[in-house]
Amino acid sequence: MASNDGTVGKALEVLDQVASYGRPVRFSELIDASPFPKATLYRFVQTLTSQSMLAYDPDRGTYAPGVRLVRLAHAAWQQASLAPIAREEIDLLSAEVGETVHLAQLDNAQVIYVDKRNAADPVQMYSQAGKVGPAYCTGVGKAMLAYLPENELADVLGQQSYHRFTDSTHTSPDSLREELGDIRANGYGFDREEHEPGIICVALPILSETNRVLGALSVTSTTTRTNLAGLEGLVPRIQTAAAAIAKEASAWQFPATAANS
Amino acid sequence: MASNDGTVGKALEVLDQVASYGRPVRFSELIDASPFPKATLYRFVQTLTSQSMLAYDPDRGTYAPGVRLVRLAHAAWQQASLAPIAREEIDLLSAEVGETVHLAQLDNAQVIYVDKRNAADPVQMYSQAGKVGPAYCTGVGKAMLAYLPENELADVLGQQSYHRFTDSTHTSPDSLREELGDIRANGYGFDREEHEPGIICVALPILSETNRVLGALSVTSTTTRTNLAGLEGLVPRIQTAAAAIAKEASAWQFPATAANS
DNA sequence: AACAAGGTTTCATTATTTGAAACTTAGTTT
DNA sequence: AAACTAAGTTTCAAATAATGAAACCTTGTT
Repeated sequence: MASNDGTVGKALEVLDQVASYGRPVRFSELIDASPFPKATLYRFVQTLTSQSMLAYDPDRGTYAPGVRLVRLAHAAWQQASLAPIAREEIDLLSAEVGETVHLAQLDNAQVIYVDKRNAADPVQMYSQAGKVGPAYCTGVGKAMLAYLPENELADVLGQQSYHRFTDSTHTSPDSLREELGDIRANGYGFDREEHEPGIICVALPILSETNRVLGALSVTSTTTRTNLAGLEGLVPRIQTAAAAIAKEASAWQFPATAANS
Repeated sequence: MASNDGTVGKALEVLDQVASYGRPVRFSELIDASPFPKATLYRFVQTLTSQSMLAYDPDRGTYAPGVRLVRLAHAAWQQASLAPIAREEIDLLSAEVGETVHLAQLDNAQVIYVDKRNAADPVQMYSQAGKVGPAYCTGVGKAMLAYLPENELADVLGQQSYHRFTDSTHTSPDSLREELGDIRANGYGFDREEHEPGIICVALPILSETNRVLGALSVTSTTTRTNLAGLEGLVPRIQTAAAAIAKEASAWQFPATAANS
C-alpha cells in the first residue's frame, strides 16, 4: 500500500508517522526515524503544516496532527462509515443484551472501530471511534476476513503480525484460514480470549446485497460473566441488527444534496 | 492556502471536494466541478483511494471520504485539539451555568468546533465535533481573531465571506476590526444574534503563556432565556475555566511515550 | 570564543506530474 | 444491429515539481 503512490503517498506516510507518536514530536525525532533525507522531510512537514494537516506549536517546536483532520473525519464518519446508519440499531442492541457492542470496519489490513456502545456508561465517541486493532485476533476482524474475496484476503493475511497475545492467539495464516472457513460456514465467529485474557466476543459480518464486506458487529463480554455458549445464544438477535444495518446502508443513497454556505 | 503546496496540496483539495458533497459522489460529478483535467483528477482519486483516504463503492461507482481519516482524526483530536485536556473543565462549566458550552479552534480561516456540551441533553459528539462555522460572525470566532497577530489577522480577514445572516452580522472587515479592538480591551466578546436570530453567546479566548491563540470557549443561549447582560455575568466563571484549560495545555508535555502494538 | 545540535535554504540533477488525445466499455437511440 | 453517446481508463512526450547533498543559519553549550 505505502508503495508507489508518488509524492502524495509519501506525504501521507509522514502524516501517519506523526500521528503514531501519540504526542507532539520534534522535527529531529521525525528525521531519526524517517527514510527521507532531511530537506525532503522538512518540505513535507512544511507542506502538511501549511495545509493544516499538521499543527505546529511554535512555543515548543513540535508537530501534531492538525485540526483539518477533525473536519475531514467528520465527513468520513458521516458518509463512509456505518456509524450514523447503525446508530439506532446499536443503541437497541446494547440496551437489550446489556453488554458492550462494537461496530468496526476494515482499513487496509487493520480493524478500525467506528462506534462503540457500552450498556453501562453512555458514549464518549470521538475518544473511542477511530481506535485501531489487529484483524487476525479480534472477533470483528475475523468476521470480516472470512467474507473477503480470495485475492484481497491473501494480501491482508500477509500483512498481519501474528503476535501471540495469549495462548489462543492464531500465530500463522494457516490456522487462521481454517477458522475463517468455519466462520463462513456458521455465519458468525468468536474471539476466544485471543487478544486479551478473559475477554470474549461473538461477531457477525455486515454484508452488502452483493456480499461485499461492509463491516462487522460484535458483542463483547468477560469469562467471569458468561461463556461462548452464552454469547452464541445472542447470535439471532445480533443477526437481526446486522441485517437491519445492511438494509439501511443499501437504501442510503443520494438523499438530495443541500447547498452549503 | 490552496496555492503552492505542490502535488500534495492539490490532492488534499480533491479530498476536500469529495468531503464537501456530504454524500458519495461519482467521478463525473467531481470532474464537472474540478479545475483539473480528467486524467489528472483520475490519478488523484486513484491515489487517494489506494491510500484509504477515499473509499470507493464498486456497487455504485461512488467515492466518499475514507476510514483512514477517522483513524487520523482520533490522533488529531487527542493531540492537537484542546478537547481531551478541556473535558473536565467543560463538564463542570456546562453543569454549573446550565447552558450549552462550545470549545472551538481555528482551522485556517474557519472556526472548527472540537467539543460541545449541552447541559440538558447529554452529548452526541461525533455529530458535533468537526463541524465548521464562520469566524467573522460567531462568538468563538471573533474571540480568537481578536488575539491573532496582525499579519495572520489580515490574511484571515481577507478570507471571510461577510455573508449577512442577520441584521447584526458584520458585512465588512472594517466594522469587524473595530469590534475586535473592543474584545481585546475587555477580554471577551459577544455574538449578538449575528449568525442566527435569537441565538446569543459570550466567548473568551484561550491563550498560551506566550499569548498565542489556542482556542476559544463560549456559553450560548437564546434571547428568550437571557440577554447579553446576563451572559456577561458569567464571564468570571468562564474566565476561570479558560485559564484552567490554558494551564493544563501548557503542562501537557511529553507524557512518556507508550509503545504501541 | 569555539563548538554543537537542531533547523532552514540553495540549486543542479532527476524523477514525477501533467493533460491532450486516443481508447474502452456499457448503455442508448435510430 | 449498427451508429451514437456518456462515463471511465490508458498513453506518452513535454513541462514541472521533487530530490537531497551540502552549505548555511541560529540558539544554546562547553
